[in-house]
Amino acid sequence: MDAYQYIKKAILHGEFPPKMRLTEEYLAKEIQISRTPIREALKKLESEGLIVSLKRGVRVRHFTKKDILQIYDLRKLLEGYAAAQASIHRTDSDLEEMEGANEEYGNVIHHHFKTGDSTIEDILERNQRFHECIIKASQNQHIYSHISKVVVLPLIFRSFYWFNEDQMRYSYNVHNTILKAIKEKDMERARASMHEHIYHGRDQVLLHIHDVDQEYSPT
Amino acid sequence: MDAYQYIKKAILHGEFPPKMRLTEEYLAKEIQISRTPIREALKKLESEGLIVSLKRGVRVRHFTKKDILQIYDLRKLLEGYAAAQASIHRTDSDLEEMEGANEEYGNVIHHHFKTGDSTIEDILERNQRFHECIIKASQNQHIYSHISKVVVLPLIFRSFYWFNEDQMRYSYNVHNTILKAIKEKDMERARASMHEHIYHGRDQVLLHIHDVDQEYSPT
DNA sequence: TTTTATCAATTTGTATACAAAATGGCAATA
DNA sequence: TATTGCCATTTTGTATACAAATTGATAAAA
Repeated sequence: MDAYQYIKKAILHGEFPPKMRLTEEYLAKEIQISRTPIREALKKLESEGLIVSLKRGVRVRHFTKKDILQIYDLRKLLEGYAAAQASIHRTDSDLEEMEGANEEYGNVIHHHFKTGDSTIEDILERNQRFHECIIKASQNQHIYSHISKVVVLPLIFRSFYWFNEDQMRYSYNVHNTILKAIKEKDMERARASMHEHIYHGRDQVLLHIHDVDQEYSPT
Repeated sequence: MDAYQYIKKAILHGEFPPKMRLTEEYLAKEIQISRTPIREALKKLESEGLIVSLKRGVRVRHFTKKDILQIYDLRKLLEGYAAAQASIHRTDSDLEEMEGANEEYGNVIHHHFKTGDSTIEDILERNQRFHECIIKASQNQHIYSHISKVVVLPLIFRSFYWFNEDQMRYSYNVHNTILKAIKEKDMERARASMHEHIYHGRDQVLLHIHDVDQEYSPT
């Protein structure tokens, strides 16, 4: 899905900033492709909540503080449930996979700050991979289809770009706390530590919004 | 969205039964419309989980017992959260609306069984309306976009779920229990009664699937 | 017999033209 | 000046033609 990737990237990189109006024809010219695949891309982006459709054209979504609180509430709910289920259902190979994913996460963090040969994008990717491993281990495959709507916020607000090394290491350590609870089949601890982890991420996003009459945009 | 409604209805009414393969061209001829709107409809139906796409064409989804358990788990999570939040945030006008919706629900049930001038569709619609009122009162508008994926099961399996007057009256009474908890701002009771309500619905679906080598379809 | 290669048929993906709907501005009117 | 109605422009919705991909069957080769 090429047009989709292009537009999503442009939104996340701020080239199409919040509230910008986009028309199919404009995007078709921009991406050098016909309107048909553009339309499909827009439908998908709308279902992810990155754009809202108008009567003519669409608008890049801007998120209010209320949106952020509400979406993170849902993410907490879903990922907390995933962690709890994972603590019940995880197999040994699930455990290996989750631990491997978090080690990778730790590695790219290290490389990014020490040698500089890993990018923030690499870190983001490994982080996402870790969270996906937990969902996989939860044995409820239906969670996947809900997740895409609740994970866009840190991408849009690029909160990872504001993290220093200590904060990233902290996040790596919290992952290990979650893993330990899952490994020991401590369901409520798994849920609680995941909840706390998500709330912490939420607060990072909240820190970096600027407050203009109840409306907030990424910086 | 016309093609969408047509196909959805056909799936829910069993005219396109589970595992049936559908091609764009076939549907275009069937509905007397070009392939373009068909494609959009199929994308939407896929995102709701009613069909799965193949490399050529799509297939009407069939739900396994595992699917049913997993989807109802997520529904329990989302609607339980909605009820809990509603018990915190509900305004007086929210309360009126919810109570009104459930009275309507009780009325169409009565009419359906006594005078016969309400259809099962009417009942289903009022039930859905009641659940939507709770989400509205929860003050987390983002729940809506997740709900469509978790409410299809009782629709697909509806023929048996909704045929018994006692069951329906019971369901109406449970709604009132949920409402009472929300009215009294008893958050955990609101959540618990909603959880129980969803589980009860799940069990009705499970009762009426037939068990053929781990695969289940509506009868 | 089993496997592989090839080709025709089916079906989706993309481009494009035209129809239908929404918008904004301008002129006429109160 | 403010308001209404009309029309040109913009933009989406739909149909359709053609290109690309997938499939299944048939025939050739091991």
